[in-house]
Amino acid sequence: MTSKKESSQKYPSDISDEEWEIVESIFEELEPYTTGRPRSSDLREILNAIFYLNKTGCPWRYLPNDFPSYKLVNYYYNKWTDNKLLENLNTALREQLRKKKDRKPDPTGAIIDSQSVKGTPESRRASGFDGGKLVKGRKRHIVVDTMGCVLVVWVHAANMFDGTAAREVIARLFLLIQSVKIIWADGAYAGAELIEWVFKQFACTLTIVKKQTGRQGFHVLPRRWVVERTFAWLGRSRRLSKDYERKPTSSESQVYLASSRLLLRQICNNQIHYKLATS
DNA sequence: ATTTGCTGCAAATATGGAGA
DNA sequence: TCTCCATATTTGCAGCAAAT
Repeated sequence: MTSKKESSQKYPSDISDEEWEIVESIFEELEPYTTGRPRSSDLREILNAIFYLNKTGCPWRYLPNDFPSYKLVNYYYNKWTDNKLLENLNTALREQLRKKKDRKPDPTGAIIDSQSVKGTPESRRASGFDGGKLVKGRKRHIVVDTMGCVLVVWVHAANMFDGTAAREVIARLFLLIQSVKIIWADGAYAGAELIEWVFKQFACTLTIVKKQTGRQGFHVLPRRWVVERTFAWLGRSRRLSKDYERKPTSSESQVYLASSRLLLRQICNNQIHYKLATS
């Protein structure tokens, strides 16, 4: 809806000029000066291509011809996955948005949740030696702040024991941010052991938000609702509706990408519906 | 000499369709 | 629905380019 000057946007998934300015400065910070051969391709184009893929869910090979070669785009995608650039981009954007909303860059409250994602239909076909044993689909954990911004993503094979998974996610959260004092979670994370572990390890309270059968509606589970909304937003990126990625880290990148896109929209005020719900 | 960017090749793996 | 097979896609890697 931005009646921005000129359509520098060929596809709806392309980033606007305003958004690009923000991303560009973050990139300069995250990937500073290097020796070696200088880049000859256009960063913005590459990013647009990656966002296109993230949104539409098309295979790499099917990237439209007016983007740089899919090979090149894929090269950067893998690189940025390996060096955590996409993750850091998401973090930087989240800090910016929170500042804009007059909050501290790092939150003190967080909400955790998970979601199962289908792998391939022929999941039974034990596809051999990949160490990650990616059979039977994957599980996505996300931790968000009270505004619904994604803090941490973790993807792993779905057959992992839940308690173990929870520890790993929370450990990751504190690796990134130390400011969190309270985490809300659903029944899947219940268990005195875990709660105690979190408190001892990180001086943080893990609160289980229980479903109350008597009451319904959004009053009941206010914190949970925030994370559900984030999942719903993320689900609009088709690349996330199934797990196409071969490696879990690649899968995480796709989530960070979708999340970064949302954060950008909000930072640039491009009409985000803050209060849905009430109806 | 060393670092990073980019491309082409081919092995590894996924997808889709036929046939039972 | 399941298995098998042919074809398509992804990815790791080698190798050359362009910079300090």
